[in-house]
Amino acid sequence: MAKATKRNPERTKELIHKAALAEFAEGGYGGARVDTIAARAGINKRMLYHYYGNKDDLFLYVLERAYEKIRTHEEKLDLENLSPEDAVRELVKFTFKYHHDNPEFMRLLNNENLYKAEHIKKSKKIKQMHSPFVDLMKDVLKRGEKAGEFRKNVDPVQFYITVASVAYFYLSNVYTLSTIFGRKLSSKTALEERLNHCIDVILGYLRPKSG
Amino acid sequence: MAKATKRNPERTKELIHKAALAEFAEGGYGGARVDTIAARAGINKRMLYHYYGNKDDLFLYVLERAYEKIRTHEEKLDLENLSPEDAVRELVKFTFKYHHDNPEFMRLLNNENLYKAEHIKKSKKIKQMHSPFVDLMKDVLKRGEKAGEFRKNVDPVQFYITVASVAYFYLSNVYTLSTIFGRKLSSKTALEERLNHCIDVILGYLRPKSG
DNA sequence: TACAATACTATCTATTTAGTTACTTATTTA
DNA sequence: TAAATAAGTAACTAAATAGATAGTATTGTA
Repeated sequence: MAKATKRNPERTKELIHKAALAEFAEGGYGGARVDTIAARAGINKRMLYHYYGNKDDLFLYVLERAYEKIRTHEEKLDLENLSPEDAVRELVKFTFKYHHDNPEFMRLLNNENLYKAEHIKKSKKIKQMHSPFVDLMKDVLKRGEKAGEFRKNVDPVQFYITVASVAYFYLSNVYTLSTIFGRKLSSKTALEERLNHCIDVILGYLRPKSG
Repeated sequence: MAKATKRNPERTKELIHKAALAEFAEGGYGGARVDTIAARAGINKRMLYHYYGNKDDLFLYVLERAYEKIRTHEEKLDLENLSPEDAVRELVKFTFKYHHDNPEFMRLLNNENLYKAEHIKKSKKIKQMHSPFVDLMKDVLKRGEKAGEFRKNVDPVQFYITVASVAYFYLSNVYTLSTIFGRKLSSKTALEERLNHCIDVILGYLRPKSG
């Protein structure tokens, strides 16, 4: 007697995606198991190959979705109408909060860098998904500079990377750092302290030089 | 007819260590293969189990050696006799240069964080290997503060992590960042630019507030 | 309602995996 | 120098691995 299960390709695809995201984020590409992904999704392994081709292509798809997600969130943030200082403050807060709430993205990125970005290099989609923040910061930095609030000639790309750095590194390496320092760096108060420090560093750097 | 090879346990152990470091750094723990390590080392797999127990213990040993190495280099750096500003400058330069020249360490750390530091948690050795920089910076920051060159009440641990952040994140994520920005961020000039930016950020942050 | 296309299941397979067994050869030390 | 100990080799194994085969069930559409 066969199961009288309804068919639902969209649901199946999504189940596979969610399971794959979790599995790749937990063990990296090398540690992830196709059988485990199928089991976590509660689907037949054949479906995974049917919809996504193979493990490599599935990993790329997971990366594409992850980039899509962060870009969507970035676009929702409305920094244009804030003062330069508030815009920077919000940018740091967002970056910290996003990576804290979505640690899988950092894990996927770290893993993709282990593989020297070989997957995302193949993806036109990802290369076209520019973060709105770089152009936005170009404008914010100019505004701040003209108002005499920010230092001159800050490179927006370096700046964007630096904002990411101070938030991302702490969150991504929180396990080894906590072990080394013998201090729970992921406690609520430690996280608040870190975010405040990040804001201090970024705004401190931006203050115009003497005068 | 048997080989008339001389025996050399120290050499064999070191060959295994080197091969394991390379293999773990390339594919992470999950992507590394014990057979490949043995092949790279040019030794019999049995020897690997003989000297290191199993894959997990070997990975921990590789981590211990990597921490040992960076600590040794850190200790060689003589920051005590520099002015506060020069000491900070040298700290940033060292951090950037070390991770650039020893990318395996970042790869191992990223991977260890994937596993939530489960290996190094078991290692008393690593927990005892404190970086001399934290205590050193405590002093440097105080000196700078008293001389009116640095802002007040900078937390040395946050500061140390931030210095690591701006250098490490760029170098660790250089492949994805280069792909996203369509810009070769590992070129010689790009690296110089980044290092200068890092120094600017750290010293900019440290400048005392108005007055 | 026929029938082609797609969703889906169960089962198989060649290879690779971490770790072992059984053995030989070189070195140390009683 | 005998016997214990440690270094080393070759071949094996049980389980896990990515992916394939061969089929059945459900759907949209001619």
